[in-house]
Amino acid sequence: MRKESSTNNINEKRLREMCGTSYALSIIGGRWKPTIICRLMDGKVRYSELRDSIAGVSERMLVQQLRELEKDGILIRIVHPQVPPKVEYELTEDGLCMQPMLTKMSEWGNNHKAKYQKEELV
Amino acid sequence: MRKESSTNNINEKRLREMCGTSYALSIIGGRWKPTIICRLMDGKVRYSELRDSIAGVSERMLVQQLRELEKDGILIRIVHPQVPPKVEYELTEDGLCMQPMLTKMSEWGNNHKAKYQKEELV
DNA sequence: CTCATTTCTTACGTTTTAGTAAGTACCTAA
DNA sequence: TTAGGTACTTACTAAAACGTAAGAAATGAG
Repeated sequence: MRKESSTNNINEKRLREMCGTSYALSIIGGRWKPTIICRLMDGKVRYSELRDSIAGVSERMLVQQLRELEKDGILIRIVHPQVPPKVEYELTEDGLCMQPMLTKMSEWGNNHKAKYQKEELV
Repeated sequence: MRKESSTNNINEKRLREMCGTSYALSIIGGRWKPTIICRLMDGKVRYSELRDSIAGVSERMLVQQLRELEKDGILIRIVHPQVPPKVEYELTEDGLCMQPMLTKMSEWGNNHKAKYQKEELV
């Protein structure tokens, strides 16, 4: 339950509004979100494919992160009314155009990680 | 206190190691970190200047985030042995070269935010 | 009727992050 | 001797994020 008036909440909101970087972080910050978005970069994917291709994620977490990404306009949920059910997820335009940002993050991350691991050997 | 063996921890570590994006997120993900890094982009800044230029941050939070960024090799702490004390913080090379990543994040964030706010008016 | 399949939902507990409020150590200047 | 400035610490609490385990609806196949 979220207390609207907590400083925690006020600080988060203020930063989200003032700072594009904080805003972006608040959207991709969930543990499984970058992975989900990457999986969807090439097109629609079914729920079960997503679940099976992301090692270590529980269904609860997967669903939760998908719902949040949907609410934030990053992806859409496509339900095919059939039995057994079939649900697909697809990135929106806003989700797709995260690509350059995610690439930069990945580049920086991999560089820094490699460098750190090398320094540890010295 | 961090439990080494929790699944939570295992999942975080695995993602950090496998995925550059998750690794980057784990470093800039603290609430005040992007702001701190931005403030330092133009050069050394004193502790008190940092504190006064970041609205809403408590000293505890500021110190904590600075320590983490230091530990992760993003900035260094420069102590001038004088009274009253003077401490400056400065980005390392790895901190400085976050610039393009932060720019992309900020761009995406601001675009998406603007779009969302427009959609709400429709 | 019972089973299988898919896509979740619910109840609950643990771990991590963020925040408040107060205190500390140092030396100087008055 | 007392007040003041800088850069923190410490103890405590609240809230959010993450995770496990089990269940549930819908319906066709056997």
